[in-house]
Amino acid sequence: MRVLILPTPRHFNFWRTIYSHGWCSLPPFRVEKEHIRLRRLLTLPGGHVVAAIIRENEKGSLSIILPADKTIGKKDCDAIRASIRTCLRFDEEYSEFYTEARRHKEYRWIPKAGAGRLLRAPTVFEDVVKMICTTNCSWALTEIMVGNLCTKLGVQVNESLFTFPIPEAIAEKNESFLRKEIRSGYRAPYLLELSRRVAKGDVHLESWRSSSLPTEELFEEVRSVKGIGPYAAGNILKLLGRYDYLGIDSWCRKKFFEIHKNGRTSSDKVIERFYEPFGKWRGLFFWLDVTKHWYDKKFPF
DNA sequence: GCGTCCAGGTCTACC
DNA sequence: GGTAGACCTGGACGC
Repeated sequence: MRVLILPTPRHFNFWRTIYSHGWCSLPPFRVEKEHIRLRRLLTLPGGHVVAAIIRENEKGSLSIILPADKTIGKKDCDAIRASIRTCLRFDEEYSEFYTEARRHKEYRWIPKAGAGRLLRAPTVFEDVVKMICTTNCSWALTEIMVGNLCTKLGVQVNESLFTFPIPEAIAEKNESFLRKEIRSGYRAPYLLELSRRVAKGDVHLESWRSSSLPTEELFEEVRSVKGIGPYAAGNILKLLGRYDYLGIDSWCRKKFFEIHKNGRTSSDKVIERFYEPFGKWRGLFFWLDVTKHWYDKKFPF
């Protein structure tokens, strides 16, 4: 066993970040509730796969626990640290967001709780594929699709651990396989087209995280991927660190009207007007608003 | 066990 | 620009 220590930024809350949305329950993430830790499979630049366990220490740091493996060198350790920092959003600046939250009595809980960081995958490709798998279906079906992608197209590490597939692994399959084996239904051609474009180098999803494009233009670029509409694009932008879009889905819509309108439903324009004053942070205020109740429990799901 | 209906976002064709 | 219908699956429900 080998342990890397990773210092955490100010206002960082480990469990709120892990449970910021549903990604922690989709492989290759896995919450190990009995040990109060997160497991994540990481594919290193040389192709080597490592099962990392991330645990919170008592004060201001995390432990990344790796298997005893002499082939994991210093460069690999740096890559592992970088991956975890990326997933947990260590390099993003939230002080402006917290200042905005403190201005509103009903949102002062946010900086106190250290909420706001949304868990993401090491790669944009994984985030985008997973987001397509959340569209127009139940969460149970999303879990089935992502589970199948990993077990049938990922790299097997042990009996129950599989990596998320690389674009090439999906690209070399056909639509019928994705429909029948992955159970992705009509999303199959979307996943196939995206994977083939990424594998061929026609589209560079990873550059979205450092894009200098104005958010509206980046939104349109994300929307240009087949299968990604306003909901999916809005939520992908949140994982890219841009919170200007709400990314409303049926669950959030229902929750908003329960919280703010006594359950009386209305149009999405009402929701958009409600969060307009929060400017470029409105998507994050919206998400934290509708999920605030999750944190009444240590393990919300 | 089987058939029917519904919910869930996005795309395409049409107005 | 707005709208209707198709896409596909799992789950709920009735028989």
